Amino acid sequence: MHTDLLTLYPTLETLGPALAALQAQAVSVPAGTQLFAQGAPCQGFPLVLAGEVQVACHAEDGRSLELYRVRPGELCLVSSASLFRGLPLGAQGVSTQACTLLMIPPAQFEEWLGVTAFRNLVLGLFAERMAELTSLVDAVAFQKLDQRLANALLGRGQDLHLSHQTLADELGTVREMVTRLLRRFEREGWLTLGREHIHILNSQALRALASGG
Amino acid sequence: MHTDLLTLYPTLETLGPALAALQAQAVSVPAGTQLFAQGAPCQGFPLVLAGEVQVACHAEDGRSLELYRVRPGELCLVSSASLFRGLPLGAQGVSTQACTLLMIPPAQFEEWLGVTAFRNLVLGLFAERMAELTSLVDAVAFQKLDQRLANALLGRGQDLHLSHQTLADELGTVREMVTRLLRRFEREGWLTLGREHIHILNSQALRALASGG
DNA sequence: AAGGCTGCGTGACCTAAGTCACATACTTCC
DNA sequence: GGAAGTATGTGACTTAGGTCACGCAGCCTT
Repeated sequence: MHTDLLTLYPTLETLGPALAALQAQAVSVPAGTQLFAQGAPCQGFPLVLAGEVQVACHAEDGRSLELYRVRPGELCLVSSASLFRGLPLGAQGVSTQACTLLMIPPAQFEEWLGVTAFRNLVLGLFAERMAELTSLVDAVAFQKLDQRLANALLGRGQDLHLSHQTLADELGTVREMVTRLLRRFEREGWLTLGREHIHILNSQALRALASGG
Repeated sequence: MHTDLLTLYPTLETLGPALAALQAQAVSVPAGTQLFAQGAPCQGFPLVLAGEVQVACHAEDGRSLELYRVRPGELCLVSSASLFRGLPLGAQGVSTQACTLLMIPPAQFEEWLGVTAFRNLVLGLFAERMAELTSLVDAVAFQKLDQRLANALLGRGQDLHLSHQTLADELGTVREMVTRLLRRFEREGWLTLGREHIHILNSQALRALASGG
């Protein structure tokens, strides 16, 4: 799938021919590709045209925790943080699906920031990520695991195709905890379980638990 | 103390007379003033000229956790997140010292973003906050409390004047835990304790513990 | 069909952290 | 100086979450 950035953001046509030139250089990667690593500095501002990138941080003991996902039309901003201040970045990025990416060189990025539409896009993304990270901090610090798991199950439709380990990695916990809690949810009649498959029966109950019930 | 923004950032003189006009409206507040509350939308982009603002989020059970501090020359960006996307903000801000603040109206802010120097200041701050929040998430999720406490004690000089409760609020824990851990550090000979006073003897040991020893 | 891989289920156990209920101190304010 | 308020110290207990060590079921390959 080759999505055009202008289809996503028509206002960006003000960026002129440099955009078209850059789009010709879009890169496609398969699912599961590591796009940037923890601690490594990065070369440009990656913009996702299609697919999805998961940004996560990793502990020494093998556990990992998802920080957020980058969807089409969004920039990966952890990398930006690294570029703006020269800091090594504290997270890694992996494609969860086949992706088409545009790597914007720093100089080009600087220039485009002069354009109102692009600037608003970038600042809006920063703002959104700040809000997401803030609520993630809150969740990790103060919410119990069952609440966070319930939350993670919501908003993805009735049928989820993923393993318990994948959920554990999103939540920063271990597989056994996810298994136990899911079994509890199943006994409550909120969902049914199968190999790499969760079918949600009562999203209302999950929602209630997620928001502090 | 009335600090001039241009003293902090000389490059901002390109902002022109509007800046001077705005500086005349700087507000001073004493320590302990709540500047914005959790859930409330905010009116402008607060810029700190002098003093320090603590941004923290709060749980229902009374615990709180510091997200970051805003120092002179910095903008409070949680509020920006709220303004850019109209989201209710998930944190509250309190002055830890007497502060001088400039409240930049959204329209003015938009306009100034056209100026390279101001834009770079804002984006740099966003980037830094993202990095800070990322490492906070990592710490809360994967580090033990003694490591985080050790970390919190460092970089503030040899003598700290604060209560155990204050530290607990920074770390998102309860007073008793801080007391116990500090006593342990004292028994190890790393510091000495007094009422609202901690004297650090062996910052090397604390540093070692903080970074995973 | 046999063997192996991957994902799931579970019980026993361990540990960090939080809760409760105090006892003590030091400070401040009359 | 005495009372009241705030800060600290501590032990006993509870709990959430993580660790270990399995067993077991599909599924996939040869």
